[in-house]
Amino acid sequence: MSKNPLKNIESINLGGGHRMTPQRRLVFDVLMKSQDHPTAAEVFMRVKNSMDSISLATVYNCLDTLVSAGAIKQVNLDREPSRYCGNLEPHAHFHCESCSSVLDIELNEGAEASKSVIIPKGAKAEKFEVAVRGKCPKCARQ
Amino acid sequence: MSKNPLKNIESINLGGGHRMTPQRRLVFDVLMKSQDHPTAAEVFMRVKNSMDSISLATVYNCLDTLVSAGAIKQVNLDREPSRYCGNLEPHAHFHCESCSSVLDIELNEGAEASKSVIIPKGAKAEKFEVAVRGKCPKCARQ
DNA sequence: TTATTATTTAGAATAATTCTTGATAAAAAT
DNA sequence: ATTTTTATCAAGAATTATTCTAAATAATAA
Repeated sequence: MSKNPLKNIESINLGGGHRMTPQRRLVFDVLMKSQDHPTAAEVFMRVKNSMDSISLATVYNCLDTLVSAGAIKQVNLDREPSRYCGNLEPHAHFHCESCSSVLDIELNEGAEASKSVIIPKGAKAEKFEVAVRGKCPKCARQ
Repeated sequence: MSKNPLKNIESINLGGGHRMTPQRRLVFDVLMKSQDHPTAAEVFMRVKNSMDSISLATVYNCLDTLVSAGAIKQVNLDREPSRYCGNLEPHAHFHCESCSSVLDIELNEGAEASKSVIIPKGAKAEKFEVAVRGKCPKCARQ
């Protein structure tokens, strides 16, 4: 289960006259049930189990809308397909170079990314991202 | 000028029987002269001034080889084209959401990314990346 | 000198994502 | 209730960064 306390999509305001639709709800639910960080194609496959008629383009649209609304996060690592994440708590990502899996990792307390970096004068920082690359426990063993 | 103390490609061992070629040297030189973080296509245009016959595929090949040799860094931000960076000092990147420019930013002392994060047991961390998104000084003004 | 290996090039292929268009549906206005 | 507006969906085409393929060239090793 996701650690995201915002489990109920009804409580999410998509904003800007955007409607809650069955497709968006399904995409959101799939992400809330996912512990891994599925790609759009993976979300598509999972959503198709409940709604066979949905298209990949719609999954992309829904993911974009949910990301804009702040209901989910988009995770971009290197040049691989974007992954999506239902965990809205502050955290970083560990990316396995062998199996391409992505793990949520915790930030040390007091080690806010915003404090680890010197923002240029006049710049407005909005998002901070910390990513670690290496081998996940499974792959490191072998 | 780049802050990279390794300005001379002669001192770089590409390893694995890889040769230093005019194309690789040119690509490297272009990066050393660049303060921005050019994409492969931008490197291609700049290199073409000195060597009109070079192909985009060769620029990609050269960039890959130089990255593998540790002579330059590849910077991947969101889903935009990869950018390349001649600054090998530890630093983070600021990515402007308006103009897509990328700025090197300094890490605060003692704020090593490796210490800000809790690595899962058994995992082997290899690279740490800190990225900030927002508006660069120019774009924030407007 | 011959054999091997690395490199370059042009263009084809790939793959993730976005765009286009027409159809559908919901909401707002009349 | 009917019309109008706006949002959404779906299928497939288009885009774009990147990688792959294959043939030619060049450097190195035997």
